[in-house]
Amino acid sequence: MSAVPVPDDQLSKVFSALADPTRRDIVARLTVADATVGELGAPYDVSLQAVSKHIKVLEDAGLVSRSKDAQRRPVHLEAEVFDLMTKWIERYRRQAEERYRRLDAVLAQMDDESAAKQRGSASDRP
Amino acid sequence: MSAVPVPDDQLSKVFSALADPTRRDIVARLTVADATVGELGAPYDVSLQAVSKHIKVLEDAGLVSRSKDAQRRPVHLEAEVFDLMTKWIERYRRQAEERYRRLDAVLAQMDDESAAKQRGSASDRP
DNA sequence: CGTCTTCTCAACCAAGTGGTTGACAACCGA
DNA sequence: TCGGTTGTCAACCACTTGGTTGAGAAGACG
Repeated sequence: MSAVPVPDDQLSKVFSALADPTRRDIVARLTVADATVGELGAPYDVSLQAVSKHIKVLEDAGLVSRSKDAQRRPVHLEAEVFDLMTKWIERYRRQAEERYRRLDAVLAQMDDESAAKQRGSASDRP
Repeated sequence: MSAVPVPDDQLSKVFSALADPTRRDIVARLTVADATVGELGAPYDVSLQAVSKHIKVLEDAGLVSRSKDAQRRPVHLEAEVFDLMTKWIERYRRQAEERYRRLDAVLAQMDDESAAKQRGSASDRP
């Protein structure tokens, strides 16, 4: 019942996927080279199944893809999805910075005016 | 190579906070202007308490801060935290792109060699 | 063929998340 | 001081999440 029906979009999945340190680490290592599930899981001291699940989350978010090589499933980083996040972040950061600039301008103007007029009207005593 | 336990750092909290569309929307609107809890919650058709919780999550992640104005608690965006994400993303994206460049080089070289030598060694027949 | 390797699927569990309602603190305004 | 506004805290609930174990599919290989 949300008035604004925002569906669970890819952006949510991407952020959610990267909210886990283990998955971030996996992504980091995939920037160096593709790797199998076993290789990726080796450092973490969790079951292979758990690693497989992590990779599935990354895959659902579009951050990685899996191919086939005999029994092996090499995992490959899909770096383009990073752009999705970058765009979102940059958009609102720019907007925020713009706002701060405006705020600074307003504050500067208020300062000017208070220096010029020096007088408030009625009740503004603490 | 981190065989060791990665603690739940701020980066995780930031990604996690932004994994929710409602919270992303709140952040987006805070780039326009500070707002009270009631104002922020108005569009969403959820209880005020739920909105308060969302804001707490954003606050724990360092994305917003709350001040006091009588009963009101104006929420303010702390845009610097965006840099944390941007840095992480850019770092690994750059690394990934670098890797793809190297991969291209390797593939080009393999292509050269196969054109020159034209021969694999033993068993590579399907 | 049988066996080992690599990985996924299914069922289960504890902890976390997002929502609810109810109580109430803090403050303004009459 | 009393009532209305604004927001938080606490308890509760359904659902998700990250982990587990067990079973087994799919290949390589002797």
